[in-house]
Amino acid sequence: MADEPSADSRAAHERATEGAVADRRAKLDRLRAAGVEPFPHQYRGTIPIARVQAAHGELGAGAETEDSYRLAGRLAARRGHGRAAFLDLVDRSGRLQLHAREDVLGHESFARLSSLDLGDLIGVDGSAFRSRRGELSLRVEGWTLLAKSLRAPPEKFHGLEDTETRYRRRELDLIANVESRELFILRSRVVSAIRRWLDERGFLEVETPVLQPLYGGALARPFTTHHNALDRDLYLRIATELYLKRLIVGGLERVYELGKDFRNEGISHKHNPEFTMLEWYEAYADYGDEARQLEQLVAFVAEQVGYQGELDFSPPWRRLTLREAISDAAGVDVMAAREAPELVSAAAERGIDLDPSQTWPQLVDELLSKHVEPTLVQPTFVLDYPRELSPFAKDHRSEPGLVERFECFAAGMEFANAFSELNDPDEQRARFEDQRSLAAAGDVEAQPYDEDFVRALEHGMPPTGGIGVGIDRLVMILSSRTSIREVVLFPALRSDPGTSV
RNA sequence: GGGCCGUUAGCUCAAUUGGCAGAGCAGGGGACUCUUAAUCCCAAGGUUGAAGGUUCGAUUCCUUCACGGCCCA
Repeated sequence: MADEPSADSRAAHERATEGAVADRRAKLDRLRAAGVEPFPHQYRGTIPIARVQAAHGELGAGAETEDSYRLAGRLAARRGHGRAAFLDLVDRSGRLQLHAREDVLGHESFARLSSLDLGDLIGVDGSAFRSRRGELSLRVEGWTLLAKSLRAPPEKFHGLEDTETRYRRRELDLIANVESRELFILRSRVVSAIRRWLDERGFLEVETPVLQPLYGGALARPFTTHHNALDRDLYLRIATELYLKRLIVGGLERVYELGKDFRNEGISHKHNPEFTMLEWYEAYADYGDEARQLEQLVAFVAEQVGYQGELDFSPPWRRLTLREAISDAAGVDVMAAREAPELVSAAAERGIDLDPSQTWPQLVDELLSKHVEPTLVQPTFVLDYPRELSPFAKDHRSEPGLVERFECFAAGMEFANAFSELNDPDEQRARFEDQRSLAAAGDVEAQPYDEDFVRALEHGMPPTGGIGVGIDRLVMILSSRTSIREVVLFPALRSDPGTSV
């Protein structure tokens, strides 16, 4: 690891920026010398800029009002005119022009306001008016420095466009780019709408361990960590599934958990190693009930956040079986070729090359993800998966070899996965045995045997429908973004050669 | 893991065939009481991602590496 050039380059960068920072520090010193506290403790009574805008939408150009407001935010632009100046103030809700006049503020206050730096945080009191050019504005009658900024904000017109910097230094992205700020506000609203919907339907929000002695509930590799006092390795959870089903055994009937899962796999535009997953479990329901719940939930959330995109979330969504989906997209009937060699040759007849060393379920998964998934743009349920791909799903009530499972797709991407939950403990034990032989054969994503879970099932779990919904992907879909890094505040990246992180 | 593209001032971007690294914004000094990417004048700001190579001379050509983006696996 040649870290020395990095340190040099960082030092050079610091030298280059120190002039600008020194200018701002000098200003900070001058303010303190003049008796101004540059970092006061609070500023009460502010309202959002959006509320001022809502109150004066009809105000005519050139009109003045007596309506006074207190606002707080970041100084984003300044247009000085000698003894007057226009300033732009930005808060979370929007941007408003301020008009400062020496004859209103007095010489000292006006001069001090004019000498602030872009990026400084200020509070203002003033009355609303609309400028002759038609811009709703606030006549500054008093102002307070709330925090001095010592580093220049991103360029005021182009903003911050470098993708890497936007991800590594998200605070700058949020300062500079309204779309980014709006996106993360949207994400927050998506999450709270989901909670509202589930809470109203009698689901209990619960919290199960993130640090687990045994991971499970999905086919994935875990992160491993170590507990010093117990002197044992623990895993970061890859799913909440098994603990949540133990709560169904315990009689909680309807539970959900919304939190981070961790999977030790590659990073791509659809995968971040830690991601937000919603899982819920509902006693006395099956996978068909969960499909209906999901389409209603997503339609509700889309409506709540004002979704305006190309997708139609109004229920019912399209439903087709996995067999139909692959047949439609690839022309191969996977149920007519239940062994790997047959399936490889059936695909070859259709001009599709498959890896003959893969198992039959892996080949089916390959056909689904390569040939079906990208074609599913409108929300679509794909139903009834091979048992081998689904160690926790109940056997299909009428189709031998299949389980009652669906995955849901939209915008060419899987975003939810649900089962009629397997509740026969003997069958579950057998499925774990299958996983054990897969692991012995080298499958790194095979599930470890979880005796605590099977023993819980032996006490009796009601028939249960359960589902996992990828929140990051749902937000991608609802915000028309194509990279998970856009919708995760601080996405996983390689080490920044310019810093130590 | 592979292919392609990118990395130049705090930010957004230029730089002709390989010939003195530039501009706008931000920051500094000055003018200006309805501008909104305000305008005008002045001065300043650089290890061109890193290391090596070719060359009289490299931002430019070559090699390796780092980080990122897009596509593929």
